[in-house]
Amino acid sequence: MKKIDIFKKLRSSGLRPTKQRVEIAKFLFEREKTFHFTVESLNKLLTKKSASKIALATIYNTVHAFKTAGHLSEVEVRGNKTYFDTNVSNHHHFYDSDTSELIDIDANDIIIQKIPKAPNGKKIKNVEVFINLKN
Amino acid sequence: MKKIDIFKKLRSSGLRPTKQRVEIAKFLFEREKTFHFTVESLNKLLTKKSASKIALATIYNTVHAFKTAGHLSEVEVRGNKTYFDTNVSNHHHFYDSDTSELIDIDANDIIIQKIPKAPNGKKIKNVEVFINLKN
DNA sequence: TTTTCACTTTAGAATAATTATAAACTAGAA
DNA sequence: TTCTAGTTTATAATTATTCTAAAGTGAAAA
Repeated sequence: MKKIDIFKKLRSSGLRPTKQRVEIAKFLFEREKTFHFTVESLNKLLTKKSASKIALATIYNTVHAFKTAGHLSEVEVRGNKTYFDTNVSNHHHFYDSDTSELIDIDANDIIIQKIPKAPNGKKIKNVEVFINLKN
Repeated sequence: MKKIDIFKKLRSSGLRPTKQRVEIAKFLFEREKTFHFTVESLNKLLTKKSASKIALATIYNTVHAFKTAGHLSEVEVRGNKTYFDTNVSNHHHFYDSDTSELIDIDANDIIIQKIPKAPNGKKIKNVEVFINLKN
Protein backbone atom coordinates (compact mmCIF):
# COMPACT_ATOMS: atom_id res chain seq x y z
CA MET A 1 0.00 0.00 0.00
CA LYS A 2 1.48 3.29 -1.13
CA LYS A 3 1.68 6.44 0.94
CA ILE A 4 -0.99 8.09 -1.19
CA ASP A 5 -3.31 5.17 -0.39
CA ILE A 6 -2.57 5.43 3.30
CA PHE A 7 -3.58 9.07 3.13
CA LYS A 8 -6.76 8.15 1.29
CA LYS A 9 -7.55 5.41 3.74
CA LEU A 10 -7.21 7.80 6.65
CA ARG A 11 -9.06 10.68 4.99
CA SER A 12 -11.94 8.51 3.87
CA SER A 13 -12.49 7.39 7.42
CA GLY A 14 -12.42 10.91 8.79
CA LEU A 15 -8.97 10.61 10.29
CA ARG A 16 -6.44 13.35 9.75
CA PRO A 17 -3.25 11.87 8.32
CA THR A 18 -0.94 12.95 11.09
CA LYS A 19 2.68 11.87 11.27
CA GLN A 20 1.91 9.24 13.91
CA ARG A 21 -1.15 7.79 12.20
CA VAL A 22 0.66 7.53 8.90
CA GLU A 23 3.61 5.81 10.53
CA ILE A 24 1.39 3.31 12.31
CA ALA A 25 -0.78 2.75 9.25
CA LYS A 26 2.25 2.10 7.06
CA PHE A 27 3.56 -0.37 9.58
CA LEU A 28 0.24 -2.19 9.82
CA PHE A 29 -1.06 -2.13 6.28
CA GLU A 30 2.02 -2.27 4.07
CA ARG A 31 2.16 -6.04 4.34
CA GLU A 32 1.39 -9.04 2.22
CA LYS A 33 0.06 -11.22 4.99
CA THR A 34 -2.44 -10.29 7.66
CA PHE A 35 -0.92 -9.21 10.90
CA HIS A 36 -2.05 -10.01 14.43
CA PHE A 37 -0.89 -7.91 17.35
CA THR A 38 -1.59 -6.50 20.75
CA VAL A 39 -1.06 -2.85 21.62
CA GLU A 40 1.94 -3.94 23.64
CA SER A 41 3.57 -5.85 20.80
CA LEU A 42 2.82 -3.09 18.33
CA ASN A 43 4.41 -0.55 20.64
CA LYS A 44 7.56 -2.64 20.95
CA LEU A 45 7.81 -3.22 17.21
CA LEU A 46 7.27 0.45 16.42
CA THR A 47 9.85 1.50 18.98
CA LYS A 48 12.37 -0.89 17.45
CA LYS A 49 11.52 0.11 13.89
CA SER A 50 11.52 3.86 13.99
CA ALA A 51 13.55 6.60 15.52
CA SER A 52 10.74 8.82 16.77
CA LYS A 53 8.91 7.34 19.69
CA ILE A 54 5.12 7.39 19.56
CA ALA A 55 3.35 7.73 22.90
CA LEU A 56 1.57 4.62 24.12
CA ALA A 57 -1.68 6.57 24.46
CA THR A 58 -1.41 7.54 20.80
CA ILE A 59 -1.04 3.91 19.83
CA TYR A 60 -4.18 3.08 21.80
CA ASN A 61 -6.02 6.02 20.23
CA THR A 62 -4.90 5.16 16.74
CA VAL A 63 -5.62 1.46 16.96
CA HIS A 64 -9.11 2.21 18.25
CA ALA A 65 -9.66 4.80 15.56
CA PHE A 66 -8.62 2.25 12.93
CA LYS A 67 -10.91 -0.31 14.48
CA THR A 68 -13.85 2.10 14.50
CA ALA A 69 -13.10 2.98 10.89
CA GLY A 70 -13.15 -0.71 10.00
CA HIS A 71 -9.45 -1.02 9.17
CA LEU A 72 -8.76 -3.43 12.03
CA SER A 73 -10.80 -6.10 13.72
CA GLU A 74 -10.59 -7.22 17.30
CA VAL A 75 -10.05 -10.87 18.12
CA GLU A 76 -11.00 -12.28 21.45
CA VAL A 77 -8.40 -14.56 22.96
CA ARG A 78 -8.41 -16.19 26.34
CA GLY A 79 -6.18 -14.05 28.47
CA ASN A 80 -6.00 -10.46 29.43
CA LYS A 81 -4.73 -8.68 26.37
CA THR A 82 -6.73 -7.57 23.38
CA TYR A 83 -5.59 -8.80 19.99
CA PHE A 84 -6.14 -6.94 16.73
CA ASP A 85 -6.10 -8.25 13.19
CA THR A 86 -5.41 -6.42 9.95
CA ASN A 87 -7.74 -8.89 8.24
CA VAL A 88 -11.14 -7.24 8.51
CA SER A 89 -13.02 -9.66 6.29
CA ASN A 90 -15.24 -12.28 7.84
CA HIS A 91 -12.96 -15.08 8.92
CA HIS A 92 -12.00 -17.37 11.78
CA HIS A 93 -8.94 -18.27 13.86
CA PHE A 94 -6.69 -20.97 15.09
CA TYR A 95 -5.06 -20.15 18.39
CA ASP A 96 -1.87 -21.77 19.59
CA SER A 97 -1.74 -21.13 23.31
CA ASP A 98 1.86 -22.39 23.50
CA THR A 99 3.13 -19.57 21.35
CA SER A 100 0.19 -17.16 21.86
CA GLU A 101 -0.05 -17.14 18.09
CA LEU A 102 -3.20 -16.48 16.09
CA ILE A 103 -3.59 -17.92 12.60
CA ASP A 104 -6.30 -16.78 10.21
CA ILE A 105 -8.77 -19.23 8.75
CA ASP A 106 -10.53 -18.17 5.60
CA ALA A 107 -14.30 -17.94 5.98
CA ASN A 108 -14.69 -20.48 3.16
CA ASP A 109 -12.62 -23.08 4.97
CA ILE A 110 -15.28 -23.56 7.60
CA ILE A 111 -18.80 -24.56 6.69
CA ILE A 112 -21.42 -24.68 9.38
CA GLN A 113 -24.26 -26.99 8.49
CA LYS A 114 -26.59 -26.52 11.40
CA ILE A 115 -26.98 -23.46 13.58
CA PRO A 116 -29.58 -22.65 16.23
CA LYS A 117 -31.90 -19.75 15.67
CA ALA A 118 -31.30 -16.61 17.69
CA PRO A 119 -33.31 -16.25 20.90
CA ASN A 120 -36.25 -13.92 21.62
CA GLY A 121 -36.44 -11.38 18.82
CA LYS A 122 -32.67 -11.19 18.43
CA LYS A 123 -30.77 -11.67 15.20
CA ILE A 124 -27.39 -13.18 14.52
CA LYS A 125 -24.77 -10.51 13.98
CA ASN A 126 -21.88 -12.79 13.19
CA VAL A 127 -20.47 -16.20 13.91
CA GLU A 128 -16.92 -16.59 15.11
CA VAL A 129 -15.19 -19.94 15.16
CA PHE A 130 -12.17 -20.25 17.35
CA ILE A 131 -10.08 -23.40 17.15
CA ASN A 132 -7.69 -24.03 20.01
CA LEU A 133 -4.57 -25.98 19.10
CA LYS A 134 -2.48 -28.43 21.08
CA ASN A 135 0.70 -30.35 20.28
CA MET B 1 -26.52 -30.99 44.63
CA LYS B 2 -26.44 -32.00 48.27
CA LYS B 3 -23.86 -30.86 50.77
CA ILE B 4 -22.33 -34.32 50.85
CA ASP B 5 -21.84 -34.13 47.08
CA ILE B 6 -20.28 -30.71 47.34
CA PHE B 7 -17.81 -32.19 49.82
CA LYS B 8 -17.10 -35.08 47.47
CA LYS B 9 -16.68 -32.76 44.55
CA LEU B 10 -14.13 -30.71 46.44
CA ARG B 11 -12.29 -33.66 47.95
CA SER B 12 -12.09 -35.50 44.65
CA SER B 13 -10.41 -32.50 43.08
CA GLY B 14 -7.91 -32.15 45.89
CA LEU B 15 -9.58 -29.14 47.45
CA ARG B 16 -10.21 -29.01 51.17
CA PRO B 17 -13.86 -28.34 51.83
CA THR B 18 -13.41 -25.10 53.71
CA LYS B 19 -16.32 -22.93 54.81
CA GLN B 20 -15.75 -20.50 51.96
CA ARG B 21 -15.32 -23.09 49.23
CA VAL B 22 -18.42 -24.94 50.32
CA GLU B 23 -20.43 -21.75 50.37
CA ILE B 24 -19.26 -20.74 46.90
CA ALA B 25 -19.71 -24.25 45.54
CA LYS B 26 -23.25 -24.46 46.91
CA PHE B 27 -24.06 -21.14 45.34
CA LEU B 28 -22.63 -22.13 41.97
CA PHE B 29 -23.59 -25.77 41.64
CA GLU B 30 -26.92 -26.09 43.42
CA ARG B 31 -28.80 -24.93 40.35
CA GLU B 32 -30.94 -26.41 37.64
CA LYS B 33 -29.68 -24.24 34.84
CA THR B 34 -26.11 -23.43 33.96
CA PHE B 35 -24.85 -20.19 35.37
CA HIS B 36 -22.63 -17.57 33.77
CA PHE B 37 -20.79 -15.04 35.86
CA THR B 38 -17.77 -12.84 36.32
CA VAL B 39 -15.80 -12.69 39.56
CA GLU B 40 -17.31 -9.26 40.13
CA SER B 41 -20.90 -10.42 39.72
CA LEU B 42 -20.29 -13.52 41.82
CA ASN B 43 -18.83 -11.38 44.58
CA LYS B 44 -21.88 -9.11 44.59
CA LEU B 45 -24.32 -12.01 44.60
CA LEU B 46 -22.49 -13.77 47.41
CA THR B 47 -22.35 -10.60 49.48
CA LYS B 48 -26.09 -10.13 49.04
CA LYS B 49 -26.88 -13.77 49.71
CA SER B 50 -24.90 -14.54 52.80
CA ALA B 51 -24.07 -12.89 56.07
CA SER B 52 -20.37 -13.69 56.21
CA LYS B 53 -18.32 -11.78 53.71
CA ILE B 54 -15.80 -13.72 51.66
CA ALA B 55 -12.66 -11.86 50.63
CA LEU B 56 -12.40 -11.01 46.95
CA ALA B 57 -9.03 -12.75 46.74
CA THR B 58 -10.65 -15.92 48.03
CA ILE B 59 -13.28 -15.73 45.34
CA TYR B 60 -10.55 -15.42 42.72
CA ASN B 61 -8.64 -18.31 44.28
CA THR B 62 -11.69 -20.50 44.52
CA VAL B 63 -12.99 -19.82 41.05
CA HIS B 64 -9.58 -20.61 39.61
CA ALA B 65 -9.31 -23.73 41.71
CA PHE B 66 -12.71 -24.86 40.41
CA LYS B 67 -11.64 -24.10 36.88
CA THR B 68 -8.42 -26.07 37.25
CA ALA B 69 -10.40 -28.93 38.76
CA GLY B 70 -12.72 -28.85 35.76
CA HIS B 71 -15.82 -27.67 37.61
CA LEU B 72 -16.00 -24.39 35.72
CA SER B 73 -15.09 -23.35 32.23
CA GLU B 74 -13.89 -19.98 31.08
CA VAL B 75 -15.66 -18.16 28.27
CA GLU B 76 -13.95 -15.46 26.33
CA VAL B 77 -16.05 -12.40 25.68
CA ARG B 78 -14.99 -9.21 23.96
CA GLY B 79 -14.35 -6.79 26.76
CA ASN B 80 -12.20 -6.78 29.78
CA LYS B 81 -13.79 -9.14 32.25
CA THR B 82 -13.47 -12.88 32.32
CA TYR B 83 -16.66 -14.91 32.28
CA PHE B 84 -17.07 -18.34 33.84
CA ASP B 85 -19.64 -21.02 33.10
CA THR B 86 -20.89 -23.84 35.30
CA ASN B 87 -21.51 -25.82 32.14
CA VAL B 88 -18.24 -27.68 31.59
CA SER B 89 -19.42 -29.91 28.79
CA ASN B 90 -18.40 -29.13 25.24
CA HIS B 91 -20.78 -26.42 24.07
CA HIS B 92 -21.03 -23.02 22.42
CA HIS B 93 -22.41 -19.55 23.15
CA PHE B 94 -24.64 -16.78 22.03
CA TYR B 95 -23.55 -13.38 23.29
CA ASP B 96 -25.86 -10.43 23.57
CA SER B 97 -23.63 -7.38 23.85
CA ASP B 98 -26.61 -5.16 24.74
CA THR B 99 -27.20 -6.99 27.98
CA SER B 100 -23.73 -8.56 28.32
CA GLU B 101 -25.57 -11.85 28.56
CA LEU B 102 -24.20 -15.24 27.59
CA ILE B 103 -26.52 -18.03 26.50
CA ASP B 104 -25.41 -21.65 26.18
CA ILE B 105 -25.78 -23.52 22.92
CA ASP B 106 -25.76 -27.29 23.15
CA ALA B 107 -22.90 -28.90 21.23
CA ASN B 108 -25.46 -30.86 19.19
CA ASP B 109 -27.17 -27.70 17.98
CA ILE B 110 -24.20 -26.73 15.87
CA ILE B 111 -22.82 -29.02 13.21
CA ILE B 112 -19.66 -28.05 11.42
CA GLN B 113 -19.38 -29.68 8.04
CA LYS B 114 -15.98 -28.52 6.91
CA ILE B 115 -13.03 -27.63 9.04
CA PRO B 116 -9.42 -26.91 8.05
CA LYS B 117 -6.71 -29.21 9.27
CA ALA B 118 -4.46 -27.97 12.01
CA PRO B 119 -1.15 -26.37 10.94
CA ASN B 120 2.38 -27.77 11.23
CA GLY B 121 2.23 -30.79 13.52
CA LYS B 122 -0.41 -29.30 15.76
CA LYS B 123 -3.69 -30.92 16.68
CA ILE B 124 -7.10 -29.44 17.29
CA LYS B 125 -7.84 -29.22 20.99
CA ASN B 126 -11.36 -27.88 20.74
CA VAL B 127 -13.62 -25.77 18.58
CA GLU B 128 -15.55 -22.90 20.07
CA VAL B 129 -18.35 -21.20 18.22
CA PHE B 130 -19.35 -17.78 19.43
CA ILE B 131 -22.46 -16.18 17.96
CA ASN B 132 -22.83 -12.45 18.48
CA LEU B 133 -26.41 -11.21 18.64
CA LYS B 134 -27.99 -7.94 17.55
CA ASN B 135 -31.53 -6.62 17.77
C1' DT C 1 0.80 33.25 3.48
C1' DT C 2 -0.84 33.96 8.02
C1' DT C 3 -4.30 33.17 11.29
C1' DT C 4 -7.16 30.35 13.69
C1' DC C 5 -9.14 26.47 15.94
C1' DA C 6 -10.74 21.98 16.24
C1' DC C 7 -8.39 17.84 16.24
C1' DT C 8 -4.12 15.33 17.99
C1' DT C 9 -0.38 14.02 20.67
C1' DT C 10 1.82 13.54 24.87
C1' DA C 11 3.32 12.41 29.71
C1' DG C 12 1.60 11.19 33.51
C1' DA C 13 -2.33 10.32 36.61
C1' DA C 14 -6.33 7.48 37.27
C1' DT C 15 -8.95 3.31 36.93
C1' DA C 16 -10.10 -1.49 36.84
C1' DA C 17 -9.21 -6.37 36.85
C1' DT C 18 -6.30 -9.52 38.64
C1' DT C 19 -2.33 -11.45 41.16
C1' DA C 20 1.13 -11.41 44.88
C1' DT C 21 2.37 -11.05 49.76
C1' DA C 22 2.64 -12.24 54.27
C1' DA C 23 0.36 -12.75 58.54
C1' DA C 24 -3.45 -15.08 60.85
C1' DC C 25 -6.36 -19.01 60.68
C1' DT C 26 -8.02 -23.94 60.20
C1' DA C 27 -8.84 -28.82 58.53
C1' DG C 28 -7.52 -32.98 59.51
C1' DA C 29 -3.68 -36.33 60.27
C1' DA C 30 -0.89 -38.03 63.95
C1' DT D 1 -4.73 -32.20 71.70
C1' DT D 2 -0.97 -30.94 68.81
C1' DC D 3 1.01 -29.89 64.66
C1' DT D 4 1.50 -28.56 59.93
C1' DA D 5 0.40 -27.79 55.30
C1' DG D 6 -3.15 -25.71 53.12
C1' DT D 7 -6.27 -21.63 53.23
C1' DT D 8 -8.15 -17.08 54.00
C1' DT D 9 -7.62 -12.37 54.45
C1' DA D 10 -6.46 -7.37 53.92
C1' DT D 11 -3.69 -4.91 51.51
C1' DA D 12 -0.05 -3.91 48.24
C1' DA D 13 1.50 -4.63 43.64
C1' DT D 14 0.93 -5.33 38.89
C1' DT D 15 -0.95 -4.90 34.32
C1' DA D 16 -3.85 -3.28 30.67
C1' DT D 17 -6.28 0.50 29.48
C1' DT D 18 -8.47 5.08 29.76
C1' DC D 19 -8.53 9.83 31.26
C1' DT D 20 -6.71 14.54 31.68
C1' DA D 21 -5.05 18.73 30.56
C1' DA D 22 -1.47 21.13 28.40
C1' DA D 23 1.23 21.69 24.24
C1' DG D 24 1.38 20.82 19.32
C1' DT D 25 -0.41 20.63 14.45
C1' DG D 26 -3.25 20.04 10.07
C1' DA D 27 -5.89 22.43 7.10
C1' DA D 28 -9.71 25.71 6.23
C1' DA D 29 -10.52 30.50 5.90
C1' DA D 30 -8.95 35.16 5.76
